[in-house]
Amino acid sequence: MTAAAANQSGRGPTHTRRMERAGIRDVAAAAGVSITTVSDALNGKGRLPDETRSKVREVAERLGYRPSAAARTLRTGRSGLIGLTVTTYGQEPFTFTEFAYFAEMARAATSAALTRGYALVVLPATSRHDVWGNVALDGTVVIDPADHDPMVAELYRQGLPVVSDGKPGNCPVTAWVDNDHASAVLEILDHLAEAGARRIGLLTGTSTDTYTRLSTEAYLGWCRRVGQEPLYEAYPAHDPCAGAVAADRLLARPDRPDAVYGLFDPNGTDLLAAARRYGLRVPEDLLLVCCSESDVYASTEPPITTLSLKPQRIGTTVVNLLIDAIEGVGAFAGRGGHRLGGSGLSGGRAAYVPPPAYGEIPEGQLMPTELIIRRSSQRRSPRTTVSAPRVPGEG
Amino acid sequence: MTAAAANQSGRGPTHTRRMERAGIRDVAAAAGVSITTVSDALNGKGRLPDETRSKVREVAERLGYRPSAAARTLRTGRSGLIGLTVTTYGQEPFTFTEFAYFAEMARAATSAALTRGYALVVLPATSRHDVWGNVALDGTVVIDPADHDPMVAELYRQGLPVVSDGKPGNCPVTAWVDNDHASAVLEILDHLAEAGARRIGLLTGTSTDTYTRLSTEAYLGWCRRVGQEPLYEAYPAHDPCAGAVAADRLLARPDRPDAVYGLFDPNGTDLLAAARRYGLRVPEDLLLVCCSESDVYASTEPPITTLSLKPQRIGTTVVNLLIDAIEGVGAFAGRGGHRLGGSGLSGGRAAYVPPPAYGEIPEGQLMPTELIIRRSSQRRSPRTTVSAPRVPGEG
DNA sequence: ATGAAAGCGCTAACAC
DNA sequence: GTGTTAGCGCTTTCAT
Repeated sequence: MTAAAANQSGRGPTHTRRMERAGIRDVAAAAGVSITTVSDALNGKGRLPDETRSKVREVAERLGYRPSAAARTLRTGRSGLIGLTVTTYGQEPFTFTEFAYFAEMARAATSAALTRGYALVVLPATSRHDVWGNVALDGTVVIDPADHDPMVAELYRQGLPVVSDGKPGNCPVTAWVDNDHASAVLEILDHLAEAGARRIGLLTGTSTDTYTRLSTEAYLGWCRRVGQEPLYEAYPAHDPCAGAVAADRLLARPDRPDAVYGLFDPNGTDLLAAARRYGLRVPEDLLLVCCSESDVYASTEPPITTLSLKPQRIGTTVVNLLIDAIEGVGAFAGRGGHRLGGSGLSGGRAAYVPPPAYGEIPEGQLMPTELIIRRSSQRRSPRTTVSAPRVPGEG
Repeated sequence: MTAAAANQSGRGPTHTRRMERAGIRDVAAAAGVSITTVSDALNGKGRLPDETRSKVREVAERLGYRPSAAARTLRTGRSGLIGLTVTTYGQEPFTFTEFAYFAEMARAATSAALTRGYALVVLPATSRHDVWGNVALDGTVVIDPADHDPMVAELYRQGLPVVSDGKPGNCPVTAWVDNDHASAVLEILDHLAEAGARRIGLLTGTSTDTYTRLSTEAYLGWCRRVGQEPLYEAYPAHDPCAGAVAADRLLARPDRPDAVYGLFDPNGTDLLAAARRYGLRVPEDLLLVCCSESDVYASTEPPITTLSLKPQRIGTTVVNLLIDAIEGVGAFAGRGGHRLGGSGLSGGRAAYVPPPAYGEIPEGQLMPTELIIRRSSQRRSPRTTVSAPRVPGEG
C-alpha cells in the first residue's frame, strides 16, 4: 500500500517506514488536488489551467513519483512495449555479419520505437512462453523467423501484431519487410560484368535461410542467362575460419574466377588475403565485392565495394509498421474486416488492438539495398560512387 | 471487460464479439469452480485435489487462457522481469571483443534467470527513463557501468536492486562481479617469462574503461618489478583496422618484443599476420597470447594461447546475485539493517524487495579467468593444457 | 475546471 | 477444500 493509503486508512502506527515509492495519491495530497487531476496533468489530458498542470508536475518531481507501469498497463490494456526477437539469438553464436546487421537494425528500431512512445525490449527467441508469460507486449518484431515458427504462430494466435524482418517462409505475420536480395545480386553481377569480369565467382553459405537461398538462386539464374558456368564455394557462415578456407579454395580452382562476390561480411578481408597469397592484384586481376555493413572496407588496400542492406531503414520501417498495426493507423487503418468495424463498440476499451488480418496476405515490403562502389570492383575510374537504384530488365 | 464478466452482468445483447482473450473468470465458469481455485490450481498453491487441479489446467488450456502479466504484477508487486543493460549498446558499434563476451554472458544470464523463474530483457542504456517508465523491473544487471552513471544512480534511488558486471567506478550498486584482471595479466606475463620471453610487449587500448586500465597498470607494474622496459602500443579498440596497424607497429619497433599479449579479441590474428610479414616464426621467434572468447584460436596456425574471462560464469553469477537480492535470500538474507528487520511487518506485502544497502560497501566478487595454453606461447612441450588458478606472490 | 467512483485481472486473506 | 472479498495503482467516464 502507498504511504498515503496507509495514512488515510489510519491503520497502523506511524512506523517510520523505509521510503516507500510515492503513489499518485501521495502526489494528489501534496498538491492539494484529486488523483484525477494528477493523472490528467501528467498525461497532458483534460483541460487544466497550465498553472495546475505545472504545479502538479513539480510536486510529482519533488516526490520522485514514478507511475506504475503495471497499473497503467492493466487499466489501458497497453504496455507501450514491443518485443524484438532474434531467432538466432541465444543459440549459435552470431556470425559477425549477423551481428553487425543486428546491431544497426536494433539501434534504428529502438529509436523509431522511442519516437512513437514505445520501448523496445530484446527477447531471446528461446524458451517458448516462459518468457512471454511475464511481459505484456503490444506487438513483436521478429528477425528472420524460421518456417512454421511455433512462437510466431502462437503470438499471432493470441491476436498480437507480429512484423517480421525477412520475408516469412511459412508463418502467419501481420506484415513483413525484406531487402530485394535477388535484385541486389543481379545489380552486383551486372556491375562486375560491366567492369570487365568474364567469370564471376560466388562465396556463399551452406545454411538454408532466405537470404542465402535467394541470393544463391539469383546468382545461378544469372549464370544460366548469360551462359556462364557457376563458380562458387559454400561454407557454414557462422565459422570465420571456414570462410577464409573457402575464399582460398575459390581462388585455387583451375578455372579461377576473375571476380568474386562474397555474401558475408568477413569475405572481403578473406578474399583479399587469399588474393595476396596467389599473387593476384585487386582490382587488376580480380574484382571484389562483398555484403557488409562495416566501413572498414573503405580503408582496406584497395578499398572494397560493398553491398549494404541498410539495416537502419529496415529497423525503422519494421517498427513503424508494427506500431501502425498496434494503433490501427497508417496502412492498417483502411483494411476492412479486422478492426472494430461492425461490432459497434465505439465506447468500448480504448483502441483495442486490432487482430492481424486472419487469412489475408500480410503486408509485404521490399526495401532497396545500396551498392557502395569502391576501387576493388573498378578497372578504370577509381572514384567512390553510390549507385542509383537498379532498374529491372536492363540485362 | 472479459467475456465472462459481460455474460454475468447480463448487460448487452449477445454480441458475437471478436475472440476476446479468456480471463480467469471464463476459466472458472467453464470449469465450474471459483476464480480462487483457478488461480491456485494454475500456480500450484493451496491444497487442491489433483483432480481439480488437472481439470482446471485442462480447461484453461482449452480456452487458451493466458494470465495477464500486468494484473499479476500489479497485485504481487513483482514482475518476474530483470533487465540486462549494456552501457555501450546503442551507442558505438560493439567491438568484436565486447560482442563475443556479451553474447556469451547474455546467454548464460538468460538461462540462469529462466532457471529461477525470471525472464531477462535486454534494454539499451540510452534514454534515461523513457524506456524504464514502461517496464516494471524487479532488478537490473548493468554491464560495465560508467563512473557516476546517472541511470544506475536513479535505479538505485528507486530502491531497485542493481548488480553490475565489472567493478563499478563510482556508482552505487547492490553488488558487483568482475574478473581479477590484474592477476590474469600477471599470470600471463609469468607464463611468457617462464617460456623464455625476455621482452614482453603489450597491445592495449586507448579507452579508459576498467578492463583496459587495470590490465595496463598490471603490465606496467610487472615491468617495473622485473626491470623490463615497457613495450606497448595502444589503439582505439573499437576499430579493427587500427588493431592490425598497431600490431604491425609493435613488431616493427627497433626494440622488437619477443612475446606479445593482446588485450582484445582480434589481436591474435592481427599479430599472427604481422609476424608473418616480418618473417617471424611463432612460437620460435615470437610468443603470442591474447584475450578472447573465440575458439578460432584453437585452429589457427599455430594455435594461439588465449585468456578467457569466462563470461558464462560471470553471467550466471551476476543474475543469481541479483535474484538473491530481489528475493532477499542467499548472501542478502543475513545482511542487517536493510531488509524487513525491525519494522515487523511479517504479514505485509509478500517478500517486499529489500532496498539495496544504502551507504554500505556493495557485495563484490572477483571471478577467476582461464588461461588456455596453446602452442603460440610454448617453446617446448606443445601440449594443450589448462592452467590452475594462479597463486599470488610466486614471483 | 475538478472530483468521486468504477473497475482493469489477478492474488491472498479469511470465511465457510 | 472452496468461495467471497478486498484491494494492487492507475485511467476514465460521469457528475458537479
